[in-house]
Amino acid sequence: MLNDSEKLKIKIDDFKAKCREKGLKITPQRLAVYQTLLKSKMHPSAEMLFREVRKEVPNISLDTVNRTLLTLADIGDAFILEGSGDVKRFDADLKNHQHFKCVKCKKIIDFHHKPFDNIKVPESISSKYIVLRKTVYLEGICDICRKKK
Amino acid sequence: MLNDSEKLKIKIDDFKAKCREKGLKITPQRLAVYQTLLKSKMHPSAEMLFREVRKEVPNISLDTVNRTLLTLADIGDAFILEGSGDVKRFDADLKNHQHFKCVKCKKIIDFHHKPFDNIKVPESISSKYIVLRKTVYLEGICDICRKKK
DNA sequence: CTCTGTGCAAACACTTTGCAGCTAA
DNA sequence: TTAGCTGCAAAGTGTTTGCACAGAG
Repeated sequence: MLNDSEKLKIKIDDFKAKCREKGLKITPQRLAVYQTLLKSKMHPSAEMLFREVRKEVPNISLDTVNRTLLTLADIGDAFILEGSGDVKRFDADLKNHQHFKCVKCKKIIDFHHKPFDNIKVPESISSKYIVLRKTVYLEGICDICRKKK
Repeated sequence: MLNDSEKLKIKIDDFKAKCREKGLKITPQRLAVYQTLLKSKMHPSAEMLFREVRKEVPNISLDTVNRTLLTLADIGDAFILEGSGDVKRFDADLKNHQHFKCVKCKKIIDFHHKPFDNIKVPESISSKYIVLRKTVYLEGICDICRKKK
């Protein structure tokens, strides 16, 4: 079994390879952002990560962190947590149902799949936290945007 | 079986009762926002709903719509769709895992519950849309915020 | 009459864009 | 050398706040 620092090294190397492959330059800022995100356990926002990265690369700008994160999401080395970052969307339908969101046009499609209604929250969560809502959330590309491409 | 307009009427009456119970005033604006949200099938943002409500109450302000929606979420007659509305949050952990988010402190807690890893997307969705990500998403109050209260 | 809700405007937070200089390849 | 990257500043978008007046209870 590899230890953590070895695992980290491998990930970084993979990342470098991927950058080269995609024609992205390997800059100290990019590496720092990626590395810091890898080590972070709190699903940081750009701002949070920025403060962290700054400890290593003091003159990095928030914009660079922002752009780098988007790049990472783009090449698939990170992802943006479910739906975050969009404007608030509201729903008054309190009945059990699930949502599919198109990442292109942001449309939200309701669906109802019985087996998803009563998913069981694991003991490890329910014993410690108060669960107010549990949902299955799908993200992808809708039929219309699919055709456009 | 009740028809749609009867169902709507009942919901509105329930809503009025709840307002009275909570000491909230029943204003035309509030009713219009709630009613329009109930009828809306597109999970509108404040802006979208504002445009809609304006057709009925032409001089309502966007702020009122915004505030009313937050109030609705507060009293439990509507909810904010999974994760929408917050700043972007990133995750570099590409392994299968799920998230629990505390609605108070916005902390996101990872957990991994094997049965959630391979939830089956219903045919009705997978045949029409391209599903890129599927997640189980829980929302509630974390242990720390729970104690604070 | 009282106190909450509304509308307006300003402040705010976060993100995106444009651009000139810099730097990895 | 040269495309892509960075840092700064400005603009953009959505949300929140403060306040005086209006209107529900």
